[in-house]
Parts: sequence; C-alpha cells; structure tokens
Amino acid sequence: MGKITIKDVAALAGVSVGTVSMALNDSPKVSTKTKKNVMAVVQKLGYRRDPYARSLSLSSSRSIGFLAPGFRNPFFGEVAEALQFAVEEKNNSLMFGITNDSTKQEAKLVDQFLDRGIDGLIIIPSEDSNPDLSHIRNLLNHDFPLVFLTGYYPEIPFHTVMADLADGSYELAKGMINAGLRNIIIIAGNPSLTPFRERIEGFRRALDECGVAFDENKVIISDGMSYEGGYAAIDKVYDEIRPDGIIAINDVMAMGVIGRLRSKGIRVPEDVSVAGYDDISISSIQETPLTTVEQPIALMCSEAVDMLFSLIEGRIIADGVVRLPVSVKHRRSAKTG
Amino acid sequence: MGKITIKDVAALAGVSVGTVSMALNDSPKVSTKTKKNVMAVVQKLGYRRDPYARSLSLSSSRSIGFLAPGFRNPFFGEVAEALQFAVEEKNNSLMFGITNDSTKQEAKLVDQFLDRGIDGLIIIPSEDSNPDLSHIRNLLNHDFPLVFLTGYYPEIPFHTVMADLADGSYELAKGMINAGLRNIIIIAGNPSLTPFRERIEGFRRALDECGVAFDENKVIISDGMSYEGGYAAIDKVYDEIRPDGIIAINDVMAMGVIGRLRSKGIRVPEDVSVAGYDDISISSIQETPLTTVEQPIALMCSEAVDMLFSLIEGRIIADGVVRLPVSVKHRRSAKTG
DNA sequence: TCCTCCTTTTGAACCGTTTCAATCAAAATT
DNA sequence: AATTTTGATTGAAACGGTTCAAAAGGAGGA
Repeated sequence: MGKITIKDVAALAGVSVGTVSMALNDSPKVSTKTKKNVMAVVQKLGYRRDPYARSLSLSSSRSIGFLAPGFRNPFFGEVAEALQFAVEEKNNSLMFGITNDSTKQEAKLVDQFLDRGIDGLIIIPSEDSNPDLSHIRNLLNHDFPLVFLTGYYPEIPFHTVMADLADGSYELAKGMINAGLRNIIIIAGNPSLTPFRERIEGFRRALDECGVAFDENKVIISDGMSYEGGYAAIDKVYDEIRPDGIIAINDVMAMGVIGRLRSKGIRVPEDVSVAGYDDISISSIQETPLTTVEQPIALMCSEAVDMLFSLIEGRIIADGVVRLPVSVKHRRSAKTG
Repeated sequence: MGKITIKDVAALAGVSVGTVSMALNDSPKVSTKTKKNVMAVVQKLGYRRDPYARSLSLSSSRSIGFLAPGFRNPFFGEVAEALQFAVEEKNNSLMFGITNDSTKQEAKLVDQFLDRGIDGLIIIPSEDSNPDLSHIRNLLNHDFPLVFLTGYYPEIPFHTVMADLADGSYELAKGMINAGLRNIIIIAGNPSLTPFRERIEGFRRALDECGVAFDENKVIISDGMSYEGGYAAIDKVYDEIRPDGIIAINDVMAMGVIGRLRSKGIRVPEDVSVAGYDDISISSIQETPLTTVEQPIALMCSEAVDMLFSLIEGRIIADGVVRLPVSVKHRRSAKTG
C-alpha cells in the first residue's frame, strides 16, 4: 500500500482535506467533535504529516544550522550540546557543520545548509588568518537570520552573543599581580581576530592599572590554538623571557604549556603560574587543576537562540554585541592573590 | 520584489519550466547551448532552487539524523566530527540530538527528526539501565534506514558498526598479566549493555587464557561512566580488593580512577596500572599519558555512513554487526609487558 | 521533395500540505 | 415565519519544484 496522506484521513473521517489540516493544527475553527474524530482516524491509520509538503506550504523547516571550528577543543563540544538543548526547547532541530577554522569551508557549508532550507544560522567564527567573508556579507544582504556565538568577525560586529572575554583576562592578570608576579605573558592567536584582541585588551588593562609595564613582546602570537601550540610557544619564548605567569588563550593550550614546562623540569605553580580559558570539563580534573575562566555556555546559547528567533520572526533587534559575564575559577595551576 | 522562482528563470531564458529544471539537474536531454543560457540567467537573477519544493518532489531532504548521549565525554565529540565529514562527502547534512543516555529522550528526538524529514538515522545507543525501545522497533517495522554506531541494543543487533571492543580489553589485560600483574579488575557499567558486555568478555578471555582466576567481583559495576564514576569506584573497592591493575571502560573514567588513587597517595603505574578506553585526544597529553585502546573513529563513521546510504538507496544488506579493529596505545599509566 | 529517425523542448500532472473566501447549517433574533 | 448571526465545513488555489508522454524541430537518406 502507498503512502498515507491527508486525503486518506479525510476520506475515512468523512470530512474535507482542509478540515483535517485544521484539526491537526488544532485550529479553533474546527469543532471539538470533529477534531476527536479526525484524531482517531489519524491514530488508526498511523498517519504522519509529510514534512516536505508542510515546509513548502509554511516556508519553514523548523531547523537551524550551526557551524563550529571542530570538536577537538572540547569547549566547542560543550557549546554544541548546550545549543542543541536551547534549540530543542523551541521545538526546532539543529544541523551542524565543522569549519576547521577555514572561512572557505565555512562558505561551503553555508551553501549546503541553504540548500537544506534552514531557517537561521549560528556561527562560531573561524580563526582564519586570511578570512574571506563574502558569504557572510551575502547572507547579511539578504537579511538572512544570522547570529555569531563566542565572537565575531572584526568587520561584522552584528548580532553576536559572547562572554566578556576582556574581563576574564583582566581578572586573571590582576590576580597574578596581586600574588606578586611581575613578568606575566599572554599567549594568543592572530590579534586581528576579536576573541584574541579582547583577551589581550583585558590583560593590558590589568597591567596598566597596576603599574606593571606592558609591551608588545608580552603578547606571544602562536598559530595553533592547540596543545601543540602551547607546547611550541614555550619552546619559542621561555628561555628568553623567563616569565613567572602565563595566560593561555584556552585550556587545551594551557595544558600544552604546563606539559612543556614540566618536561623541562619547571614547576607549576611554584616556578610559573599558568592559567587557561574556557573551563572545559576536564580542566578541573587535571592532576594540577587548572585556573581558568568559565564562559557561561548555557546562558550564551539560550541567549543566541533567542536572538536568532527574534530575527527569524522578524522582530526588530538592535544590532550589536551582547556580552555575558565570565567567572574566574581559581585552582591550583596559578598563584592568584 | 517577490521570491525568484523557476518560472522567472524560464521566462527570462525563453524556455519552459521543465527545461530549466532539467538544465539545473544537468540532464543529458537538454542541449549544451540551452544549459549555458539557463545558467547565465540563473546567475543573473541570483536564483536558488527552493529546497522545500525540491524535497517534496524528490521525497528526500538529503539530511540525516545523528543521536549521541552527549559531548561531556569528548569521545562522542570526536565521533560527531568524523561523522559530519563522512556525511558531507555524500553531499548530505547532519542533524544531531543529545540523548543524555535516556531512551525516552532518544524517542522524543527520533520523533522530532522524523518531523524534519531526515532520510536516515545513526544512533549511538544510550546507556539506559531501563531502556524502552519501542521507538526503535517502530522504525525497524517501517524499514526506516537506521544504523547503530559504537554499539547496539542487545535485542536489536542489526546494522551496526562498532570497534572490536572485546579485543581491546583482551590485549590490555594480557599486557598487564605479561607485566606480572595478577590482581586485575575492570570497571564497567550495566553488563546487559553490549559495549560493556563485550569489553568484559575480552577481559575474561585474557584471564582464562593465562590461567588467572576470573570471578564476578573482578567486574566492578559503576553507574556513572564519568570522571566521578571512576573516582567513586575506587572509593568503593580499592581498600578491599587492592588491585594491581585496573581497566576502566573509558578514558574519562580512567582519569577519575587515577585522580582518586593519586589523592590517596597511591602511585600510578608503580603501585597500580591503569588503562582506559577510546584514546580521546587529551589522553596522550595527560601528565601521566594514558594507556588506552584507540577506536578507529574515522573508519567507523565512514563505514556507518556507507551502510546507511545502502539502506536509504534500497540496496540489500546483510543484517549484523560490523566490527572494526582497535589498536592498543601503550603509554605510561600502565605496565604492559 | 518527402519520409524517417533522433534530439530537444513543451506542458501538464504530480508531490502533500495550508489557507481562506465561499457555502452551508443551525441557532438566535425579530 | 422570516431574517440575521454565528459557527463549522468545503473546495480550490497556492507553495515551487520534477518528471515524462507527447509534440516539435532538425538532420540525413532515398
């Protein structure tokens, strides 16, 4: 037997197709009696509305896209999980794609998602040192509902939800200074990318405020935001600078830093304080629990989803960046006064 | 101006709607000249096919669903990433949902996905101690394309791709025995769930083969497969059993085991060898790098996707479980001979 | 020039919903 | 009893593609 359609239901229930449709949508125009009747037939036939026909009529798929750099950094996995919950709350589904920190790949996935009929899109910006953002501009030109999460592309500071990153490194640095450290460095990526820029800003503000000299070579630019990146950064600068405090741009990188220091026989935190960023779940369970900055993931995600749905539903929203408060987790890897 | 449809393209190109459709699909029935012409108009108008109308006609959304317990265990994040790549290869998109190890939540998400018109579904089974599998049976009854990944529900050993889990713990245990350990335990979850059962089997086989007595209380049943679960398991049994080797069911749990042992002043691996399972990326970069079993994630995922597409395309496939080889990573946390 | 065959194009049916103006029936009002 | 109002239902158009039998066009052969 062929597929069961709304026609079959209508026929068996002895009403018109239109009525069945309205009954299924619980429209007040249909009498309770008819609704019951229709529902009974639906049950009996095991009928299920065809999502494609429905989408065509409603021009909505009730699904949204999500683009992240990848899950090698568990932080993004935690974000994905929180985001899925937030989306599910709204009875929508989440498609995801991995950009690998390449805007080219990002553009490809955007195109693919558009071919799937997503209603909106949430993007964690790629840390691409040579970004091509034409696809983003294109979306924006068409008023496609788009929200950035955890950061934004420098030229495009619209509809973004992120943590107050500057605040996190400010507190971290201040804590280290209070603990008597004076030669603190920060390991970041390409400072033209906002998440890095903001963290560096906070770091600088703390030094300035405390009268500790800030200069350019306290900012170490690493190209990989990974364990290996942290490892390599130490090899590159430790012997020369001999820092007593190190702030890494994320937890995985901080672990790389600690790993390399230990293997050189340098003690953490006795000789050098190390702090990370993100508070991924394994950070607290390291042998030397990591001092780090917690981003309010669940809150960020629900905020981003709310923002996205405002855009989808055409409600007017002020452009701009919503910043949510971070909270510093003082643990063993760093001395903070 | 309204939405650009295929009609607009047809009008401007001076051909029929049918021809435009065929041109877009690169059908051999359309002349090269016409194709070029149509494409030019498409370009000019910035036309894009409506995915909903297309899906309705083709009865396919070119997207598939993926259900995982969650991303707290980074292993699942790595699987999600690999799966996304495998699916993208086929020019499809991936929807994902988090089951939280609850078959009830799993059922809810399956229902939601069905309402989105997915073409097929890949599920990592939930470790639900009291599973309700009616939704799975329902899918199977309707011949809905469904593939299980990393394990399967005991009553439903169909279309599954997983690693040869027994083999991993077999080798792990054998290695420990060869290193002279004799009092080895394994920490698992509910043994009615296949992934646990298989790992226990391999463990047992190794003991049997080497003439080391196996008995029930060498299998510790923990209820959380988390860091905390590993921690608690040590509190529960260490003092009584005094094992010299411990195999945990996954890496995160193994880290919990190590964390608790260390805090009790017990040295790893000098006093106790500890091994994990999965080889998540942070395992190799722990202060004591973890001996563990690598699952061939990329291979499993591409295999699962191939299997799923066979089902979707109606190719006939033998039922059953495909097992892929694991490889043991001998690192510092365990003595293996 | 006429006929045949092959390639291209057309046009309408179809996919399965939603929506809404028009109709119908029953209840309320005069 | 006739008229108006209210409430429930109908039927057809719309959504925007794909597909395929039939028609048209063009090339080649007799």
